[in-house]
Amino acid sequence: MPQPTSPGARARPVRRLTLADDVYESIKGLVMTHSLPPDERVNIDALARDLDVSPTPVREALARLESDGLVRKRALSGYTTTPLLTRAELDDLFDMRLLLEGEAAARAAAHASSADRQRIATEAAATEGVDAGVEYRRHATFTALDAQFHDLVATAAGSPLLRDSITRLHSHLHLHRLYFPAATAAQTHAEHQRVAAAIVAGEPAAATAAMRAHLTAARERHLPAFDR
Amino acid sequence: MPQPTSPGARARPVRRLTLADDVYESIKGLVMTHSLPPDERVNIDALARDLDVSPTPVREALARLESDGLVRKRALSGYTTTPLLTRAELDDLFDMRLLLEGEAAARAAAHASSADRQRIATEAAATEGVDAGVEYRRHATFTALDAQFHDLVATAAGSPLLRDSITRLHSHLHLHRLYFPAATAAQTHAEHQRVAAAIVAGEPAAATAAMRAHLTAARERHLPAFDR
DNA sequence: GGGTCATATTTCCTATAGGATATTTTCAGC
DNA sequence: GCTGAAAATATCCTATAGGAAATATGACCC
Repeated sequence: MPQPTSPGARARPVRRLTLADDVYESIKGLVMTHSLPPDERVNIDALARDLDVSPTPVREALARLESDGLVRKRALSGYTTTPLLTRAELDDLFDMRLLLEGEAAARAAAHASSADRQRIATEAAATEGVDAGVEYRRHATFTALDAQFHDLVATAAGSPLLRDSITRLHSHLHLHRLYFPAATAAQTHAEHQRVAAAIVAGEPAAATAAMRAHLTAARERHLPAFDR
Repeated sequence: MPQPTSPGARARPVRRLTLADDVYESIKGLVMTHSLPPDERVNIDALARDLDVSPTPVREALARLESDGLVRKRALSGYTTTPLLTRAELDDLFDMRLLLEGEAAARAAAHASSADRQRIATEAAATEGVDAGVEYRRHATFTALDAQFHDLVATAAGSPLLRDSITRLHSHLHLHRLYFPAATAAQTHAEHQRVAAAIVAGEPAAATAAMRAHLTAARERHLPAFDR
């Protein structure tokens, strides 16, 4: 017989968010960390059991993830995680980042608030001592800091649509990078510093150039992944 | 007792697509045509009854539409159609279009296939005689042709990510334009022709300039909507 | 007459059940 | 030993039911 509401009598505090939102974040995390490997079938029922919810919110979350491009849905065969990026797709991704984030850097330099400039400078400095620590943990920390720096710049540009587009792009990148953590934190840190300096100084052209140089170098750092 | 499969004994041919996909397209159409007015609550059950399906696929479709930005979800109060664009949001939208579609025009001019160039030229010519016909029908036709032209250019640019971003932007625009059909087809047609000519001629700089001029003029044509 | 509180209704949200289809496994035949 | 088909399994997809919260309505008090 179906128990009324509480499966397992779990404590249910006042939830401010929908269950589907939590599930969305959970699954997104699983995809990002490759706990759900790329190009693999996603069993809805199993996922629902693991997360201890019914299939309905899982299905709802997967629909959103499909719009984000993290999973695909085939006609009557269920959902599949997006396969790893090909060389062409990685190039396309970085072309887009050059266009969008270059523009974002210019706008941030042109008319960001002083508070935003402060935050960007602080964040760029934060990646300093990341080299210490355990390798696995180090990489996760570095990735998070990198993402946050780029998001700060995108936000400071003052265009909601531009920020959304950049954020969406970053999701795709994470699908690639985790398998090949080749980036050296020191070099990235130096490049971020140059971008931050140009933004703080209020020089749009220099900010764009620095950001583009950073992204071009980052793309180079990703390429060895295809040589194995 | 629940009838096995057919509610109402409706003929159900072999469906190649998911029911949720059909529902998604249906609801998207309702939002685009303002059959679901902007900034209004969306009743899931009522929508399910109207479309003659169960609430589950409706819920799934709404989740995808939320990612597209056509509806919003508030914590425990259900879905709401996105409100009409403000002046600032319209400016932001056109800034993004200038950036993305300007780039798309350049890339299309640089390395589109001859088949793509042919299609673009044909489509640009197609808007010629749209002025005839009933007003309501005329506007719908014009909007569709305009969207198709821009999509062709975006596709010819050869970047899947760029095309996706542009398509996403167009959805937002439709949220505004339908209420104020001010665009004159003749002028739009002339501007499209100039863009197409530059692409066919293979002149990236000219293509970008023509596209940006077109979009700048289009933005001007939308502005009177805010003066009433 | 306006504001506030309690009640009633509507609506959302989650869980479960069952039919239809794709996929896998098994077995027979070559 | 391999290819093909057929059966069995697993999974998806849709529909329905019921509890919980938010909103709307009405009465009461100031």
